[in-house]
Amino acid sequence: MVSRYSRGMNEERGRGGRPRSEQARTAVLQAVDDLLLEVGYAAMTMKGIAERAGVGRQTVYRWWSTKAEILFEASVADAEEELAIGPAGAPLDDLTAYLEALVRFLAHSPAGAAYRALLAAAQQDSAVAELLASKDVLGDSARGVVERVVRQEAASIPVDLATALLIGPPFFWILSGRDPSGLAARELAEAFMDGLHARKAR
Amino acid sequence: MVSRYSRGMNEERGRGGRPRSEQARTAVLQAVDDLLLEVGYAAMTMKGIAERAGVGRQTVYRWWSTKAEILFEASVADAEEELAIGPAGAPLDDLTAYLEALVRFLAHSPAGAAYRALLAAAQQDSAVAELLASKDVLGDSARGVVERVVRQEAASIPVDLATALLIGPPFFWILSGRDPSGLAARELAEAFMDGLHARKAR
DNA sequence: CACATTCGAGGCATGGTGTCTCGATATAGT
DNA sequence: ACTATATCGAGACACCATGCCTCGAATGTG
Repeated sequence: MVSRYSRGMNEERGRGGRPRSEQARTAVLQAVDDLLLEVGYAAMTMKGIAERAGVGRQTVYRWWSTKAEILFEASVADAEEELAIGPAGAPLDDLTAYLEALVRFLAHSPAGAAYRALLAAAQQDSAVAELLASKDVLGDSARGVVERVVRQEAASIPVDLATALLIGPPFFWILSGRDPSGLAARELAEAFMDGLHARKAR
Repeated sequence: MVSRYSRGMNEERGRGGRPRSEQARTAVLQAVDDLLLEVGYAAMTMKGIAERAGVGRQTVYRWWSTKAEILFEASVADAEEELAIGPAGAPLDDLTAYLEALVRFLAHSPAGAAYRALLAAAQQDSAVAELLASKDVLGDSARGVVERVVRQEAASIPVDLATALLIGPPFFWILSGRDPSGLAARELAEAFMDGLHARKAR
C-alpha cells in the first residue's frame, strides 16, 4: 500500500495550507531506525513510532500507510551506500570486495536488518513486495560489479542470471540462518569466476 | 519458543487423565493449512485457527505456542515430500529435476508458501529461527543430489558450500520477488556443473 | 470409583489499529 | 489584513487479537 498522498517533501500541494513539517518527517524516520534496533521489526508499532518521534498518530498515517513504508524510506539510502563498492582492479578482488560488503550488510548492518525485515514482510504482503520491487537494492548494487567483470572476462551471460549466481549463495546462507562467519567471500568470488570461465569454454 | 509441553501425540504423560484428542490436533493442523491459503500468514490468528478448527482456544495454546509452530508441524511433511527427488541418471538431469522441484516448491506450492512465511518470521523471531534450524528442509533436500553429483564428478568442494551454490540463485530469485517463469532450471544446473568442473581443473 | 488431564466455551485485562475530532499553527491568494 | 487551506500534536473511540484464567463435561488410568 502506497502512502495515500504519495508525494515527497517538495512536491506540489493544493494552494495554501501549512507546509509539511520536515522536523516531524525526520523524527519519524529516526524513530523507526532506533526502534528497529531496540525492539525489532515485529514489536515495532505505528503507535510506538509516533510516541517515540513525539508526533501525533495522524501525522504518521498521513504520510505513510505502514511501518514497512517508513522503514523502507528510512533505510534505502543507508543500504545503497553500504553496498556501493568502487572498482578494485582485478575482477577477483572486485567480486571479493562486493561479497564482503554484501555479507556485512545482510548479516551485521542495521540497514541490512531493515532489508531482511522488509523482504520477510514482502513474502506475505503484496504491498510491501511492490515497494521492494520499485527499488531493487541488491540487484542494483550487484549490477555494476557484474557488468564490469563479465565484460573484462568476455563472458556471455545474461546480467540477471549472473546477478543471481553472485548474490544467491550468500543470500541463502544468511537468510536461512546459517552462521555468516562460515562464509568466505573470496571462495564465493572464485566459484563465480569459475562458472564464468567454464561458460566461456563451453 | 517451543511448545510448553513439547511432546508429540504418543509421548508419555503423567499417569491418568484424558488423552490428547487426535481429532482436535488434526483439525488444528488442517485449519492452519486452509487459512494460509485463504487469508495468508499475516492475517492468520490463533483465535481464527481455533474457531476454524472448532476447538477451544486453550486447546491450541496447550500444544503450540505460536502460529509458526503449528504451521511448521503442518507443512514439514509436505515440504519434504515435494523436494524429494530420486536419482535421474545423468548428473545434469539430476540437478535439473531437483531445481525444477525447488522452484515449484518455493514459487507455487502451498507448502512452499508456508516455508517462505516461516523463513520470513524467522528473520524477526529467534524462536522461529530455532524452529527452522532444527529441521533444515532445503539443505537436507539438496544434500542427496549434491553428494551424488560431487562424487560422480570427482569434485572436491564442501557440501555446505555446494548446497548454497545450488540453492542460492533460485532462492534469491524467488524470495526477492523476481518472476519465477524467468528461471530456467537447466541453465542453473549447467552453471552449477560448470563451477564444479572449473574447480576441479583449478 | 477416585484421580488426573484434556476437552470446548467464553470471560477478562492489555495493547495495537486506523479513523475521527479538537484547537492551534503556518502558508498562499486576494 | 483577511480568508481559505492544510498541516501540526493530542487524544477519544470502536474494534480486534492476545494469552491467561475458570467453568463444567468428557475420557482415560490404577
